[in-house]
Amino acid sequence: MPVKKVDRRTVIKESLTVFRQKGYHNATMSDIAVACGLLKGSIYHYFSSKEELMKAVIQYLHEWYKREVFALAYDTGKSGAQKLEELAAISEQIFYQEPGGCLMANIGMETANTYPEFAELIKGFFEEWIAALAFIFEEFFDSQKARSIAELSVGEIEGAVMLMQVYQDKGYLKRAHQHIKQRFIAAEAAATEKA
Amino acid sequence: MPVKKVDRRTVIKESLTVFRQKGYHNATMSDIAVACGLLKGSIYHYFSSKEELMKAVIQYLHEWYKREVFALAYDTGKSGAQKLEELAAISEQIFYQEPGGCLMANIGMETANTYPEFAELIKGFFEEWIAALAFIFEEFFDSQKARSIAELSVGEIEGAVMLMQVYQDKGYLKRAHQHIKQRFIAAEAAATEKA
Amino acid sequence: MPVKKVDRRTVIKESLTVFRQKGYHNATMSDIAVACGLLKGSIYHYFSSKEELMKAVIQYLHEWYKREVFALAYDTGKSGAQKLEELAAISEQIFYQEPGGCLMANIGMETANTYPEFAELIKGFFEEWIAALAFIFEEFFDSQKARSIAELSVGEIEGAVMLMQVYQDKGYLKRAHQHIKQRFIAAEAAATEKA
Amino acid sequence: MPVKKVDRRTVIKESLTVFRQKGYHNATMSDIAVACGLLKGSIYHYFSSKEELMKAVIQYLHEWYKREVFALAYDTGKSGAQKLEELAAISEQIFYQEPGGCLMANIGMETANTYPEFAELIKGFFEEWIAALAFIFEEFFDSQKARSIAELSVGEIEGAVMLMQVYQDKGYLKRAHQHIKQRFIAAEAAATEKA
DNA sequence: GATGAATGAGACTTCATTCAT
DNA sequence: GATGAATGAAGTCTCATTCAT
Repeated sequence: MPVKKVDRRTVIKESLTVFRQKGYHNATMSDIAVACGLLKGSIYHYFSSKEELMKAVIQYLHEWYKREVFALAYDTGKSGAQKLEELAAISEQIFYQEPGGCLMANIGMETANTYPEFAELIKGFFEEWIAALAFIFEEFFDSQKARSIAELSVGEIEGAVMLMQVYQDKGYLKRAHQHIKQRFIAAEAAATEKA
Repeated sequence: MPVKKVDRRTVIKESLTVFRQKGYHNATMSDIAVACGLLKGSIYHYFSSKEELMKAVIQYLHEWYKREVFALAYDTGKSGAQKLEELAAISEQIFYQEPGGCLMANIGMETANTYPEFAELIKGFFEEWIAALAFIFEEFFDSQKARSIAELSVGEIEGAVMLMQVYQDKGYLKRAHQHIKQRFIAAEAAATEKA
Repeated sequence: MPVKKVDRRTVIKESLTVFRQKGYHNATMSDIAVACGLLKGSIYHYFSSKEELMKAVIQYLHEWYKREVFALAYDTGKSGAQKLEELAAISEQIFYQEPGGCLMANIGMETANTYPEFAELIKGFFEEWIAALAFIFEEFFDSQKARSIAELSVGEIEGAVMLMQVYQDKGYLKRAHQHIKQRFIAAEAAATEKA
Repeated sequence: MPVKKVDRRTVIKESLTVFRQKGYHNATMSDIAVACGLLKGSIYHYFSSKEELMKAVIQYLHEWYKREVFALAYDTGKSGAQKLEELAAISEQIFYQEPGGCLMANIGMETANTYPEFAELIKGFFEEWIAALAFIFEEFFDSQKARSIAELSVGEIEGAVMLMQVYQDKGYLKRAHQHIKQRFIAAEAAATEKA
């Protein structure tokens, strides 16, 4: 028998999948326990409540994105276009491989009006995402404009992910990414020309 | 006992508010009954289940948008810019006045993976929205490009509405609308110049 | 449109069918209303409660059997064997044509321990049935023995009807009837021989 | 709070009593929970639904009869008359001690037309009962005739139990048993005489 | 006489959570 | 650390019954 390594981290990772696919209220502690290979009651050794677990999942995912995704935006060795390319690639990889769309947006929309604590954490995630994109755009735009474009871009991606889920068609995300890149390239071209 | 007449339409409209704010799973039949001034069981006089009620709400909202919003796009007496202006105005009015964001996106993201019947209806809604915007963009773009821009625009609006909820900041939606209008005006200018 | 004649008697007759097939607790006033072509509330014009309706149905069926079935046993123009033959024929006709077995036994067994008022009425029915058969057997048996055989015979028929329902096989009832007739014929033969 | 351990078997046994006395539809999960000393929801720890519980009860009772009652029929150390005697004794003991009549017949008649899954299980019970009696009768009758007498006998017993309930008079069952024994003894005498 | 909207009690069931083992 | 039995509140839904129209 393979020794089941069930630790806090495992519970979080399995819960992440369950919450992303089923949403917060529709996911039961039982669903999560099954996903972890545990019994219902055992989850409470790691997390004092479903709410705490959800928060831990959001935080874990935020950290993960920070480290694995957003960090790319600050990589000094790459051009802005390259960075956007890589961000798009990793983003598509994530959303294509893991069914259920974007946990942050899903949970955010489901609970925005009723669980302010979740919204706060989710806001932190989007804040860093926007900041990362804004950093790239600042190469050719002033700080305010860069921020504005970053917000729009995040909106475009999330909107596309939503349509992707509703339509069961991956094209939306790809096209949103292309659009974002083109906008950057156009700005780059305009800046080069001017110089 | 005073016999209040609460008709089917009223139940749908009150449910719409409850579902938009609380989501599908977090909204209880009791919540809805209270909103309607009825008892829990009385809702079942008109709808055989919570699921049926949700579907009726989606359909009602779809019809409403068709009639009150999407129709504007086909109004022959107005310019494309004017139409976009009006669509933006009415859209903002809706999303600012009624708390909870966009029911279609909220419910869509909450249930996309678990309630295919909802997703199908919601898809129908987005389909008509996209078609309406595409119709406007066809003035200056070929059919395929117009469709693509329309999809992107809907994504931008929905992404903005999501950020609006998470950030509790109405600016996102306004800026998304402005962006969409500017894209149209730029295309218009380019077309005029060429001529 | 055929004018629907919905009177008390119709309600009783339709209810009879519903109760026989679904039992007392599993039959809803709605089921009955549908069977009558009425709406739920309208039944209450004729009967003050489900319980009253059930009692009326039992009484109606009792009267019907008395008039159409049990009376045969007292027909002076026929031999005992003939009477048993005819009773068997009509009994089979009823149980074969109308699905759901014997309402009296069904309701009796379902409610014997919880609705003494039903049991009392149902007892009245069986009392007359037993008396009718006993009357026939008294031709060749003393009163006590005749009663005893009659009780056994009714038990045989009802037991057979139960097995008929569980097995979905009509043979049980037929064989029970044959057995009852043979018993009579054997007694007849013994009596003739003795003389 | 004292944690009482109420195991699956106990739930089944308590439910059996409740179902026999109140019937399937009239017995509530609350009734059963009270009988078990549990709360309503706790029953679902062992059984996923009322229907599943009912089925488990039927199966449990079937097994019990098989082991404790029907097995007697195949006991090689006893004469047929002895076996019938013992079967009658144990049968009377059961039906006299435990109020509510025969669960198999009660539930069978209540649900035959609406719950085919129950009917199937109940049929299995009667099948083994009939087979057991037929085995005894095969001592003096050919296989087909023995089966036929066994069916009749089971019908007689069940019919008697029904009358016993309706009349609240235990005599019916006793007389049915006597009748069955006498039939066997008469056959035995006939066979002996012939030899 | 009939309707149908509403009631309110109560049915079955789910589920986050607790806790002795 | 893990289990699984139990809890209790709450959820969806049903249904006999009432009553204004």
